Amino acid sequence: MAGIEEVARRAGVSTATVSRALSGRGYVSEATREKVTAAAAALDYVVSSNASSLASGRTRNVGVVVPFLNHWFFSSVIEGAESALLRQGYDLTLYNLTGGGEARKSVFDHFLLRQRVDAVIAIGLELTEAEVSSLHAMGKPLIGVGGPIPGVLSLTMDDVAVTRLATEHLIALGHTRIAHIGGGKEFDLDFHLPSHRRTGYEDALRDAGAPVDPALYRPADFTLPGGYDATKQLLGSPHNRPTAIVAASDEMAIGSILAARDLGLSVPGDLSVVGIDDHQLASFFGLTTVAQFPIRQGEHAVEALMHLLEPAHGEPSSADVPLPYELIVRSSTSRPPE
Amino acid sequence: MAGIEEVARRAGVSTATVSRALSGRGYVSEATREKVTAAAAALDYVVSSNASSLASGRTRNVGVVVPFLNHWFFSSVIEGAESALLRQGYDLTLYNLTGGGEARKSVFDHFLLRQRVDAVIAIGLELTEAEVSSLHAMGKPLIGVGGPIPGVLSLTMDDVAVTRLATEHLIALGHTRIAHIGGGKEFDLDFHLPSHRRTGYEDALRDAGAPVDPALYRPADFTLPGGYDATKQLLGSPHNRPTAIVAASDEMAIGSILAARDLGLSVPGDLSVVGIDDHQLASFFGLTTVAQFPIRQGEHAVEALMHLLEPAHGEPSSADVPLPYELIVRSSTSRPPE
DNA sequence: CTGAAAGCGCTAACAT
DNA sequence: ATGTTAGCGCTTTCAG
Repeated sequence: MAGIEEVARRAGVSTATVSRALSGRGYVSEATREKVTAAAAALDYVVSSNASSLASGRTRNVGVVVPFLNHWFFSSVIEGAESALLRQGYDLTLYNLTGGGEARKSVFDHFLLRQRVDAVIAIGLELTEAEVSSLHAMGKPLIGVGGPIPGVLSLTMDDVAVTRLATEHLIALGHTRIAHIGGGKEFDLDFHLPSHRRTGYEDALRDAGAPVDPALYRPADFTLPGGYDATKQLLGSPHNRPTAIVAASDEMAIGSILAARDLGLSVPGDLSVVGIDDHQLASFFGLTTVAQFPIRQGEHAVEALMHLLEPAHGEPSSADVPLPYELIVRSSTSRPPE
Repeated sequence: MAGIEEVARRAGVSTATVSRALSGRGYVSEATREKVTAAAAALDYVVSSNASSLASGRTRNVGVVVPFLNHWFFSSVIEGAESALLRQGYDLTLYNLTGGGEARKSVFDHFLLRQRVDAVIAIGLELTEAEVSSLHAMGKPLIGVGGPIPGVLSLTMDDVAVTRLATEHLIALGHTRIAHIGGGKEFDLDFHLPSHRRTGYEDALRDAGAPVDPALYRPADFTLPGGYDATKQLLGSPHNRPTAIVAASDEMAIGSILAARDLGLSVPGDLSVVGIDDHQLASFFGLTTVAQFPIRQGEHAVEALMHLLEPAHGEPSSADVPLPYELIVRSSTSRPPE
């Protein structure tokens, strides 16, 4: 464990110069920089991040807070964020709030505030005003992914537009009885994602002059089994059944496909299904979907943070960034049956 | 941002006493402890983890290294580890090695060694000797989950026994033509998990006096589509087809079920399927499986670490800990067709 | 462009 | 049981 002093001695300079040479802050001549780098390498020197943080006030560490880990979307965003942070020389410390209220309070009080992190990325989480303002009071940048947080720079998909696009795809194919499987009320707490998606669906229908039939809406829990059950309900009545389903997530959409099969209906012959996400399994099931790109969302979040954290990265944009999405047509959608 | 000094002043004691009272190390009278706690609370004081780490040499932070994030097993272990660490007042910093060689080197050289972590948990990863010894040289405890690392305390399932159990379940039901979908060679690098599982399958067969037919083995990639394809191959030949399949993971087993359906075979009427994992989707598909408990594995790992890190937790056990597993019988297995 | 020196905020001997 | 004091290893003014 060589220290900065040894490096300084070996390079024949002061510790201050070593610090400047290695961190890139302040003027150092090219020649000394090389000497220092060589000495550091020879000694396997790595700065002690604690000493560095204590002296500089920067930790080069960002906290990432998620409500679940065990879910495609969250782990993908984390993956993107982690690799982007690594490239910038930052660490990622993970806080999972699955535990509930107690864990949540403890995370905010004792961990995030402990000067452990330079900034926080909140994924798919609605923070309370108190949480937001305590972070801001400490000067910690906060950035949201997957939903707008009031007063906070957020990366968010236009959820209304996304389901609208999915629904319009179906309408363009000739469907008029289009059902929607959305999220239940319990998922509406964070960002009203289910409401937004439902709104997009209804907007598309209205614009096309098609009726919005409340019987064609079913809430579910974003899981495959949830989509399966909802679909069975939707298709159960022999009369007037929908010819297409827009599901608010791919997992639910896959549940729809399986339910249709179990009822002896063919997809897309008897029923068209479109999802939202472009989940890993979507292509296996031939699912038409509107892709969101969670890995890139994580990377975006980090880029935005770097603008806030490192002046060299240029001016931060203060406006919320709309995230890209894209309709991917596979084999689960076609014209409605005659 | 109140500092320790203000707390000391307010409580009418020295900073050393505040430190002792708050950290629990060293003697403090009950009365002063209360005074200090009250003062700290009143000032919203939280220790600066950097200063604390610098002075004490302990970071209360553990590094968790994984090869993937986007996978049920890994995110579950992390979830278990995270909540256990939180309870102990530790942070978890996450290192994802998906990026490949470059990222891996950078993680070990610049992050883990930067005195950022007190210990490392490696999940499903085979570390090189150099990696292991550099950690040990720094006095960082290392503990493996999901596979044995030579010279390192590891939590590992008995993979041979697990597939043996799955296979014996099928044999007990009367099956004799039992196929196995294992992992391909490319997955054998880390811990030879595929080989072990295959061995358990073959052992069970031999013990029962059933023939081991190489034609009944198929490698796949642990994914649902991989299991699907492998199963189609296995069931393709009209003669002498297996009546049961042991898949080395639930995702592959679910692929098997879907493949069987697509071929017009009923599960379990024509084909019994058993998986390994007890994945979230297993119960939806009625999949009989051998459960492993990744969340608990993460918790176990943390407990083991605490024994190494905090003397108060008692003696560390130096032997590798065998992880529990359990056969869960659902509706994908039954007696073979007549 | 480089060096000297004063901390960053806390912990751990060592005294008492 | 509590206070005193000397660092932990680096960064950053401030001089030069």
